[in-house]
Amino acid sequence: MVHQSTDNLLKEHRLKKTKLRVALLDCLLNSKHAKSYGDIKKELGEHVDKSTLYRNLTAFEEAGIIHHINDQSGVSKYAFGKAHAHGGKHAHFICEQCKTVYCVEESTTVDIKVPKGFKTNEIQTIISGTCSDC
Amino acid sequence: MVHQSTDNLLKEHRLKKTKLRVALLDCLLNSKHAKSYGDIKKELGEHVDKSTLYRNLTAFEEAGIIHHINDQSGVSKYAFGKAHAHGGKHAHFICEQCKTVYCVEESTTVDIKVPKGFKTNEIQTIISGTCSDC
DNA sequence: TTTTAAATGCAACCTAGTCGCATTTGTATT
DNA sequence: AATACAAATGCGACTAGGTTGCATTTAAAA
Repeated sequence: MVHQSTDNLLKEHRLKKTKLRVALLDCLLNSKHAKSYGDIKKELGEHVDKSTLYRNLTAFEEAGIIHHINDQSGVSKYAFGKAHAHGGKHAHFICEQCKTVYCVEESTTVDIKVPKGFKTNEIQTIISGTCSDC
Repeated sequence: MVHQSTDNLLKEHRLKKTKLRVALLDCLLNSKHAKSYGDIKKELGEHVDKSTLYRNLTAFEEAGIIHHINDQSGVSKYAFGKAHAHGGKHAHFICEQCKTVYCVEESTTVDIKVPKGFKTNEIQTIISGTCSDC
């Protein structure tokens, strides 16, 4: 379950196999960090259609193959892996220097009290600091 | 220290007093939740200039009077109060229904282990769920 | 009152992201 | 292999958030 082929991933979720989808999955699967639309476009080539790319990102996310995070700058970054479900187990690290977003394993259970009348569904943790490359 | 006048706030930070600034501070000070650019513009009136508004939001943020948060939708929301400094004490609650962002007090110390070579500066917690109005 | 740095208003611009629609393509079925 | 249909693509137009340069105005210190 650690390393699935893109073909299988697509089949499993009944998504048609297209060049773009395979390239996009590869691009996200082989990455240590989350990528923005701009990052992806640079990597896949300028000819890639914007709406098609976004539609595929959405499709993958709905299928639970990838998830996205918003850093403080406001741009969404996409990464392989399911979003944190109830009590989810991964947090995000944002490097203040290079703005790179990494998915990290959360080692501590976070428990936060919310005001009366508020119901918690999920807790997301964003850690900022300096990454190992900076 | 609980309720400062807008006049004092501006003076303290050596910011000139203008109609817009007073209105903007009022707008954020008297709010239980964080507001987006769109929210603020609706509240202050359509005539308000976009760049002036943004420049003031930036100025207030740099002065430490307000802070901003990015919800998962990618839009920044601004709220009264300092940003979480080292080990900061407040988290954010985002209502999945109405998308409203509230600042809440964090009751538990969060401690997350990051990979080797990574240095943590601050930890931000985003709780999503249902707010008391929904 | 004069002066000056700071704030404003405006226009132009950039980027992310969405939507409708005509065309093409992957794949299941015969 | 030919067909058929839903799904995916490409394109263009659009919206919204946010930034920047520049000329003009204004708050407030001298």
